[in-house]
Amino acid sequence: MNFQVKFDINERIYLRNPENSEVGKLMVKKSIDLIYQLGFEQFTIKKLATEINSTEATVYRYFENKHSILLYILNWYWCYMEFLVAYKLENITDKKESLRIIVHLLTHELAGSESHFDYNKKYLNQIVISESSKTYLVKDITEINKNEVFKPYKDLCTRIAKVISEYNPNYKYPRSLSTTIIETSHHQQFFSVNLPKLTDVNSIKNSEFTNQFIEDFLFKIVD
Amino acid sequence: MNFQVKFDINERIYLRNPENSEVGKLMVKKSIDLIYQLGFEQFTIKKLATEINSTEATVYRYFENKHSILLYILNWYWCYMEFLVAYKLENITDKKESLRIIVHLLTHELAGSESHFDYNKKYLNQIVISESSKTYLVKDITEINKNEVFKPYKDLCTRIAKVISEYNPNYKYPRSLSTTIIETSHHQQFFSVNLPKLTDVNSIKNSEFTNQFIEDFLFKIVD
DNA sequence: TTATTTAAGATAGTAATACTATTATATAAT
DNA sequence: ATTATATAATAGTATTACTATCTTAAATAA
Repeated sequence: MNFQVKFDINERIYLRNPENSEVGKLMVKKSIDLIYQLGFEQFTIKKLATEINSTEATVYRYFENKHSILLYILNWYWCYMEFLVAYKLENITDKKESLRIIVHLLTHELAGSESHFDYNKKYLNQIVISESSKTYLVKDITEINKNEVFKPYKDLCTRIAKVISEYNPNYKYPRSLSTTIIETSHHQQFFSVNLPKLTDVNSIKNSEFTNQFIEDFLFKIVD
Repeated sequence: MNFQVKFDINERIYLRNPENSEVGKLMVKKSIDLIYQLGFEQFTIKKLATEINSTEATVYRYFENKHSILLYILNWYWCYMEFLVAYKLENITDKKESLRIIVHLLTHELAGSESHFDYNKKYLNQIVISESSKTYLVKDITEINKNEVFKPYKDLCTRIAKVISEYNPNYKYPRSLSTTIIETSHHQQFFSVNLPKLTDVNSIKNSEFTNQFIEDFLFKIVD
C-alpha cells in the first residue's frame, strides 16, 4: 500500500502557497536539500534561487525570509509526525505499547517513498535534529508566536501528553514530559554523533541508542 | 564573604586574550549585554565596536568571528557552573541532597555581585537558555570540536554524571541523563516563558517550575 | 634617555547577504 | 481578444562579516 498525505500549512507562514505551483513545490523540496547540505546559517535565498533555476525575487514572492522557509518545513514535519502518531496508534489498546511506538517514531528516520517529488526524509530528519530549535530560539518569538506558527508542534505535544496521561493519570507534568522526550530525541541523536562524550553511546546506531535511553527513562517516570 | 573566580579559557577560542586588556574585558562584558538585548542573530561586531567606543578592527584582533565570542561566553559559563557545583557539593555526603543542589543550580539564576566590572548574571543566564545550543548546532561542529572548545561542557557533564553514578551505580546512562537535565533546564525555562502550552507551568515562577519538574523526573529515573 | 616593540585607533575597501523595486514576457482565464 | 496573474530579468540598497594599511600612543628594553 502506498499513499500520500497533504497538510494545510498555516497561511501566515508563506506569502503565496508553494503547494499551488511547480516552482513553489520545487522551492520547498530544494530548500530541504540545501539546508541539509549547508546548514541553516549557510543556506541563502540566492543559493536556493540558483538551485531552482530562478531568481531571488521569485523566492521572495513565496516566503518573506529564510526563517519562514524553515518554519514551513518544520510545520510540515510536525503535522506529519502528528499524523504518523495518530495512524500508528490506531487500534492499539495497550498504552505501554502506544508509548513505545511514540518513542520509536521520535527517534527513527521517517519512512516514506524516496520519489523525485517527495521530500527527502533522511534530510528532513537531520534538519529536525539540527535546525528545529532555531525556529523558536529567536528574539522575536513573541511576535512570531502570535501567528500560531507553533500550533502543529503544540498539537503534537498535546497528543503525546494525552497518551502519557492515559497511561498514568496521576503524573503531574504530561506536557513538559512530552516536549522533553521530543527535544531529548533531537539533542541525544545530535550529541551521540557529534559530541559522543556527552552521551553513553556505544557501538550501536545512534537512533537505536536514543530510543533505548528515552524508553528507559520514560517508563521509569510514568510507571 | 566575597570572592572572585577566574578561569583559563581555551586559547584556541580567541586570537588575543580579552582578559589581558581593558578593551578586551569591556568587549566580553558588552557582548553579554548586547547578545541579551538583541539576540545572537541581531548581534553584530559593528554594534559591539560602537558600544565599546572602538572599531571593528579592534574586535577582530581579539576574536575571529562572532561565533567565537559566543563560545567564549559559554565556556566561561560552563567553567563557572562546574566550579559552583564543586563548591556547593563540598562536604555534602548525602547524594540525594547533592543531586537536589545540582538541579537547583541548573534551574536558577547565577548568584553573584552585580558590580560594574562583573558580567551581568541575569543576562548571562538568559543567554545560556536562549543561545547556548547555537554554539554546537552548526554545520562545522566536527572542525570546531577539534579545538576542544566543548571541554568545559563535557567536564560539567562528567561531574554531574559522577554524582548520578554514585547515587545509583546501576543506572546505565549517567552522561546522557546529565546532558538531558542540563538541556531540559534550558528549554523548559524557555518554553514556560515563551510557549507555555508546551509545558505544565502554572502560576509559579518558571525557574521554580522547571526545578520541580526536573527534580521529580530525575529521582524517578535514578531511584 | 632613546629606541623598539606592541596594541589600539582611524580609515578604507571587498564580497556576500537580505532584501526591494521595476519592467518585460509568458501563460491562463474570461 | 482582452485581461489578469505569475515569473524572469535586471538593478539597486543597506548591512554585514570580514581584511588591509597606516598612524598614534603607550609600555618596555637598551
